[in-house]
Amino acid sequence: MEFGKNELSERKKLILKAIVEAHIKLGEPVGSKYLMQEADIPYSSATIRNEMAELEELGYLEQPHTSAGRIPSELGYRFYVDTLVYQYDMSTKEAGELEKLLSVKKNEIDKILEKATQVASAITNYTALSLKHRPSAITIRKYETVYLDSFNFIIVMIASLHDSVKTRNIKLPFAVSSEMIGKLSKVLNDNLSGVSIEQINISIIMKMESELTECPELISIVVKNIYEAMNELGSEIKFEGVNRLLQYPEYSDLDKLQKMISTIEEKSDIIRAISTIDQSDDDTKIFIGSENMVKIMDDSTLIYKNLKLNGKTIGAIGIIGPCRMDYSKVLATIDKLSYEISQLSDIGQLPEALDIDLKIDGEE
Amino acid sequence: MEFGKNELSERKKLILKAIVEAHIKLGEPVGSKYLMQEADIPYSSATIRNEMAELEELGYLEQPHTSAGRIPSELGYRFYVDTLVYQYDMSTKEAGELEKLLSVKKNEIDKILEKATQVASAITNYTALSLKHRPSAITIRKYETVYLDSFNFIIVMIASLHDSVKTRNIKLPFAVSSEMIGKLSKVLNDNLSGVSIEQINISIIMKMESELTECPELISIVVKNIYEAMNELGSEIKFEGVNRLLQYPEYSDLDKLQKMISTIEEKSDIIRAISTIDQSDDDTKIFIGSENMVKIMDDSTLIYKNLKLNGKTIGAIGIIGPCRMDYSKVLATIDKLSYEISQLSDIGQLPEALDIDLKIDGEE
DNA sequence: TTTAGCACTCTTTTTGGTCGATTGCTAATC
DNA sequence: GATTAGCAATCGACCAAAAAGAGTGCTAAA
Repeated sequence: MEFGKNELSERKKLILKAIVEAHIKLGEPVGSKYLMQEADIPYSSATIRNEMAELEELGYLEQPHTSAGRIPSELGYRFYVDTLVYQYDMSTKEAGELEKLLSVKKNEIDKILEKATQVASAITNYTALSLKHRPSAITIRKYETVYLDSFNFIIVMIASLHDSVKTRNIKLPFAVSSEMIGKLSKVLNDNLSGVSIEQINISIIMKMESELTECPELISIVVKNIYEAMNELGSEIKFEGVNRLLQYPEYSDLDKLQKMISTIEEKSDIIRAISTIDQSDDDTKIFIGSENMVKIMDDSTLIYKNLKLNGKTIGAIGIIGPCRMDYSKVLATIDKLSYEISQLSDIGQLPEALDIDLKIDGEE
Repeated sequence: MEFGKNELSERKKLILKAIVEAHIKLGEPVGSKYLMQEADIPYSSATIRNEMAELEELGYLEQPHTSAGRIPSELGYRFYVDTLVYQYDMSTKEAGELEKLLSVKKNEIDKILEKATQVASAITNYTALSLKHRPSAITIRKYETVYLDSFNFIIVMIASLHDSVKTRNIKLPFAVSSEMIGKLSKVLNDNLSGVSIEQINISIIMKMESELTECPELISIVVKNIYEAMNELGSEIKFEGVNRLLQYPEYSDLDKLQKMISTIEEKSDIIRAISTIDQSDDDTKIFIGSENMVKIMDDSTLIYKNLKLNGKTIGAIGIIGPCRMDYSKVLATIDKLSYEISQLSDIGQLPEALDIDLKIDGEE
């Protein structure tokens, strides 16, 4: 062989690429005859067979059994993806779905992510996921309190990140006055604005207790709630189109499917796996088969990309499906989507807000 | 036959009950021999066969094919459920899960419902659902505004029903002052407190516009957002444990399963069906097979019960599974759960709030 | 009225064999 | 030396026939 161990001949590349694409399209092992006749490989089936045998030896292909054709190995998919210059033309319908995304009326991250997963799943026909970012990035920019009665009040927290809002209803074991709750909000704003979750420590808490001399007990109750809220504001993973998994024969094994759906419903495994990915990384990440850190997903592919808004990473979006995945389409969708979202902030909800009429019942 | 058409002999009842229970346990048609040997029916298989033939004639049993045993028909299940005095002893583990439910720290309906579905699904091992109530019942008891900058503010709405809170970030196409936003909150509280979604009409809107003379454009923008928020506050359906469906051979037909999961993900069909159920009804409702209003669920059973808190219906909880369902267990769980929730308000989060320490990092 | 027994029916499992697809190898050809 | 044609070998998919198994309905006896 005149090539180094990492270098495939052009003909091998051509054949490997054709095999991957044929397998993505058909979902079945690909044979030499098919490649010659249908995939326009300009060699005889025998030549192709020889090449396939070598590609198998090199680890790019696998043979389910002797009399079947070949399917790409993980290495084969990896090679294909790495050399893929993805060129996928969105149909007008698909472009339209992306348009709709732009019409999200809300400027909250949650809404953007939710819409984005819906669109991603609908366009690609795979299961989509979105991830909101880790709590360490979260700080509360403003606290507001709402007095309900002497035992109940609400605390409204506005996160530094794109004005996400979280509220907590707090029920007290003792009575407080409306003024006290008002003062509480000042103490919180003075001491906990812009403070991240790790920075909340006992000294800050004691300082606040000393500032709220009339009722220091309030502080510990409130701080606990704020802590929880910051956690909830911080990270969240959501899935859309889980049912689409069922379309693919790869998941027709009920036992596997059950495990897969459990894993998705359970979420924690996937969160853990994804959390290891660099938040600041701009590239689209592709995990094929066992490259995935979740065991159950070891014959699935996860494609994943961070989303930025106003230059900051607000979360991520991903697609889960069989290794045999329409990579071009998925990559194009993910990229387009993340680009559109990055552009979103300039437009905001301005046009929507201008377009208000009084016929409110015309909604939904 | 010495009995009226609606009256089964005791022996028939015994046999029918044994058949239903055996089928629930095994998931397969039950034969006369099994009933005699394993289910302790004190008659010979021939006698049992005769009774089974009559029960089939009466419509309580069905025979998938000649040489199979019998399975209960919908009527059979209905009979079983109607005569069922459900006596199900919760194991300590299950009771423990219910205990945990009590430890929900929050007093918001959403949290209670979420936890309740989780517990219900875990204990029964079927898919659980919860429903939050229809928007017509929702009014906003208090409005609060939070000024962010001259183009952005947040509106916080506290619903009359158990202080659920909803916030909306509003981005304006024109600048406003902090004072203006403060005044807006007064106008909203004066005019829209305690007003239900149907009662918002043009005359109220115009009245508010006249009261906010400095900037009447604000009103229509805000009202639209309030309208949307009230809708979102109003009703919501959630599912838990969808993957549990896969355990049951009834759903091993992939096509059916796909439709079922789609229906669940899609939600709207189920909401529509459930919406027809009387909100004030205290009984546990059981829809067996074609009694269900959702086509795709016509060989599933839906068990459903309204949840009350402080005497008011706050939502409902349900279980979805195959007709062959462990009715005793499910009914006991649903009833216990709804009872526990109805007791919840007295306890509230008081003990939790009292039990606060400063070691915040011990969480999760 | 109940039960034992048996023929009958229908599904499930097993078996055996054919068919078709694909490969690897060898020999011929370019 | 590279490519190709041809062919035997392999193995799963498919099908039909046979066997096994489960359960019933019916009849006759207890």
